[in-house]
Amino acid sequence: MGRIPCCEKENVKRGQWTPEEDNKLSSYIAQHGTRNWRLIPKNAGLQRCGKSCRLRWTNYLRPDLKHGQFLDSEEQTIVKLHSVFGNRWSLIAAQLPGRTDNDVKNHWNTKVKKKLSGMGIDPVTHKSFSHLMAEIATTLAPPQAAHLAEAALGCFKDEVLHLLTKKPINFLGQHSAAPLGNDINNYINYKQEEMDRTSDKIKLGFSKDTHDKPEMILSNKAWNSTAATSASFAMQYSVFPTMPVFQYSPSSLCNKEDDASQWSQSVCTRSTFTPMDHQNQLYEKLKENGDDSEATKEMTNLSNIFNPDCVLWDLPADDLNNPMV
DNA sequence: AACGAGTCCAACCGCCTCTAG
DNA sequence: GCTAGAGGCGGTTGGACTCGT
Repeated sequence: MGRIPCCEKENVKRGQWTPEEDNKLSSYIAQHGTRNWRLIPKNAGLQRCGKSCRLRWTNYLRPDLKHGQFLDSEEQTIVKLHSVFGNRWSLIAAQLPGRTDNDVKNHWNTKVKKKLSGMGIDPVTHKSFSHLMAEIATTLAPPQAAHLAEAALGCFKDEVLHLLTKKPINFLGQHSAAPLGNDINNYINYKQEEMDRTSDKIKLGFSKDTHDKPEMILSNKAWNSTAATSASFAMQYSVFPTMPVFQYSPSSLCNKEDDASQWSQSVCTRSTFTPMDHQNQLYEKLKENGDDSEATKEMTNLSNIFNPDCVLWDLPADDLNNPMV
């Protein structure tokens, strides 16, 4: 006893929309709005499924959509939000007026992903490949780690070479202390030079770590407190050098035995756990302990992550706290 | 000019949650 | 309370287009 079907599947047209169909849909919605997608194709005289009409409208016909190329600032916003939300395209698109989730997704898959890989950054975790290799080194015994790192470096260099031969990059450009400026090419230049140093530094790091702290190399906890000895390395090669996204740890709840917060884990595993989830969970936990003032204090500390003055974001705090804007 | 490889993006697919009946 | 469609979302695909040989 469900609802009546939205359309007769066999009489439904599929594939590219014609300008006539676009006109029919646009003028119908202009007059009647988008309240009931099931009725829209029928009333507008279209042989389309309601779902198809909704998709066409939301992704293409809506008058408030931008159709041009993504700006550098938009691209940076996508990268930053993706590092927190993962593939939650609708959330990311909500921060970019005039862009749809489909736009953002397509742009990410066709451009941003490749750019990040070319910079030596893993687009899934947003960590530099060298940082990931350093993490691997903390989880494996030295012989295994060294072999894996060599292999990874080989793959990595092939990829960079491939990218370089396809898209010449201006190596003469400056690389300032703030490489992620408005011009993404500056950042690319910075990363290219950084990559040239990576091989030597990793090898150096391995031999130094194995010599100085054999217990660290043998540890099998990727993110325990000793693994944080890779912090300087990680920070040096972090995606955004001035932006310690994954380093924050709420003071009162940080368990020394297990200080990988659910949020920082989620960044690696790409679960849907967000900073806001973390904040709410933390608040509930502290309240359970009957410590209201501590709960409020932690909420304030965490809110600072989204403070416009914080180096973490250059987005309005309100927008980030309310991704559905 | 012809062809193949690579790129881009609109549209589709399938899954999930919500809700009308 | 149950069922099945609507709406929303992320992943994938097909075809148009571009570029290099």
